[in-house]
Amino acid sequence: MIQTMPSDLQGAFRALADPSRREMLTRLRDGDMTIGDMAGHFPMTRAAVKKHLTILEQGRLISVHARGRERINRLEPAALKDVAGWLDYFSTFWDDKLNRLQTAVEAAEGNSK
Amino acid sequence: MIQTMPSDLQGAFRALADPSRREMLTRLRDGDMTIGDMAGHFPMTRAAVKKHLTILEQGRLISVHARGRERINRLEPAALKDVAGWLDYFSTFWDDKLNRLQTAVEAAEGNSK
DNA sequence: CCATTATAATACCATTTGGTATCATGTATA
DNA sequence: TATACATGATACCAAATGGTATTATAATGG
Repeated sequence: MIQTMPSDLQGAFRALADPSRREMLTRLRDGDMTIGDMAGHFPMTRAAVKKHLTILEQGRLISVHARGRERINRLEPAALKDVAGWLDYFSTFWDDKLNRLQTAVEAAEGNSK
Repeated sequence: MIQTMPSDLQGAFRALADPSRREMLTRLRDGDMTIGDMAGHFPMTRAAVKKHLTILEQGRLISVHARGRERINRLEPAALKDVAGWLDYFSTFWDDKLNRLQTAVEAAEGNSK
């Protein structure tokens, strides 16, 4: 169980905050796509799609590789794994019985104050 | 292994996008806090802290309980668990050997085009 | 009761964000 | 080579975001 707090996650969290970008990630889960491919699935211009893909790339959630005049966008799971690692810092709160003990103690403190 | 996509995560992802809010969550990990308590740890006004806590509440990452004139802010791990569940939708990409096979196949397709 | 304290509500501001439109550049291809 | 095609770059816009200041409300304590 990892208990160190990963840093440098701001770009990833920022990228994940937009629902279109999250949907783009789920589409890339099924295979690499060009910008044009991706734009075909969203009600926005290619330019807007490219902006989103750039933000995903800045968050290291995808990588972009040139192939001729196309740009192949590929899911990069490492950053997603880091985000999951950050969340794991809280995992004792949803699966550890110590959590219930702690909140019970704090509730008692609150009532007695 | 869960393979359904949790919905209604927008509020949680939005709340997690800000580094101050993520730090607030880590502080609540050590125990419930009032707005004033929290404001003591951040270089911003109480009003700003309260705005952040409201966004965390809207994302269901915390709950707020009145106690006299104070508001007790408490970590609510359920939404964090849902976020972790969403990320788990990608977990095969960082720990499954099938991933390497898939990307190898796609790279071959790309070269042959 | 009165002063203090903790929070709420509102208005306001600068910056960022998500989007468009337009034009430039590089790459296939007839 | 000429032309179409995929993308990049830039400027621009409305709305959301992160913050402040100010004022109001409500609970606590002497």
